Amino acid sequence: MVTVDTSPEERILDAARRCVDRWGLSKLTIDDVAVEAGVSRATLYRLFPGGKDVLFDALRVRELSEFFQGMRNSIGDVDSLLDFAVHVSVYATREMRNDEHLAMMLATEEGSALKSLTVEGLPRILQVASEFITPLVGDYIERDDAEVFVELVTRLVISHFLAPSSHFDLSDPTSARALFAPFVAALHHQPS
Amino acid sequence: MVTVDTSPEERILDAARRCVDRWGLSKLTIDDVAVEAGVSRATLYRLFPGGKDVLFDALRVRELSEFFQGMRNSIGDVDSLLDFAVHVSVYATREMRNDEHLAMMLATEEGSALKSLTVEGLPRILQVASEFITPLVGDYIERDDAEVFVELVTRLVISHFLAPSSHFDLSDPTSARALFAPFVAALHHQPS
DNA sequence: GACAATGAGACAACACGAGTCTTAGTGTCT
DNA sequence: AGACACTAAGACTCGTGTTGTCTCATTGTC
Repeated sequence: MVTVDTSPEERILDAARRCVDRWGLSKLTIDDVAVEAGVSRATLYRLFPGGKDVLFDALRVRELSEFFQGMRNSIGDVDSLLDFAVHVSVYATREMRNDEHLAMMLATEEGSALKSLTVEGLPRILQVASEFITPLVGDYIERDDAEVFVELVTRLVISHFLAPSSHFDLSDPTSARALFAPFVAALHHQPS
Repeated sequence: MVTVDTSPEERILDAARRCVDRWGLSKLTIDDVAVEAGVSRATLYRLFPGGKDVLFDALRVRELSEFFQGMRNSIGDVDSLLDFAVHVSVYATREMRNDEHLAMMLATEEGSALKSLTVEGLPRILQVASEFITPLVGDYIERDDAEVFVELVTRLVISHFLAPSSHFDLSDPTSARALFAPFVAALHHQPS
């Protein structure tokens, strides 16, 4: 009846994802997730001690990883730091704009959705972004500068997604290039 | 800011409908509806004294009315009781199968969805069906028989929607005709 | 048979929504 | 200006559902 083709943790996270899709973050009980995953509540607490918070944190981390994994895979051959920033910006912006789940969250649970993109969630996003992306720009600049630059791009992408600028459309390569070019130039010219 | 283009009752019912679409019946608070309708909870209770039950009852009644209104409008020229039953059956079955909201309810809240189609909701459905449909068959049979017949068709349509038969597909006119023909014949031959 | 992992369920503590009521604010009449 | 109707906002109690922890029976594996 219950076929176990993945680890219990993965099944629970998948179930949590489906439940959030259906009911949103605010209206969701641990029971829902347990039932959806075909698992007892006791097991869920055993695997995710701490309950809702821990479970959702794990879910967000996984989704962030998937997001950046997809981004990394989409990166073909870029031959400059600016090209790189443009590619990242365009990819991320388009993905976010096409994400139905994200759109629904912003429409029906604006408060928590915004939190997870800004005050509360941004540190985690920046951390994961740094892990995934920083190594890829090692060819062009040194590590410390890379982290700073990745963070800058990430912040600008999120900011422009939440509140589009009338001057830059970060889903458009030409426009993104115009925005990021000065920063790249600055990085290459300041010695320290 | 708050444009009032319909009556408060209608706005609240519209809001309730949207909330149910988003969150389902089980996860829904009066607060959600009040906020969505741009109305305070006190006002909602004033217009729908009795709260949740009364509000949802009103919503269901309205949707049922809309459903049968559409059905009535779709009825062109039928020239026999059997034609009539076939048309109703095909229309209702197809509408139900294409109703996203209904599908979602059956998928995620099977319990309450089934209740509203059977034990609890069926009486209301039969009542509304009788109000809308019975007058239309007055040409063919007398009133008492009409109510019986409408109820029979309604029950069979719902039953076959919930558990499709391998012998009859009530969305198919030929198949529906085969199912209902005997009953029409019986009605016409029994004197009492 | 021992062992680890799980499902089922009991349990108290708690959070949250339901429903009622009071108060203050707004707009419309005369 | 004052009487009136209506409503938003919020305090309040009460009941239900959720949470998190726990115990125990069951299952399957070595």
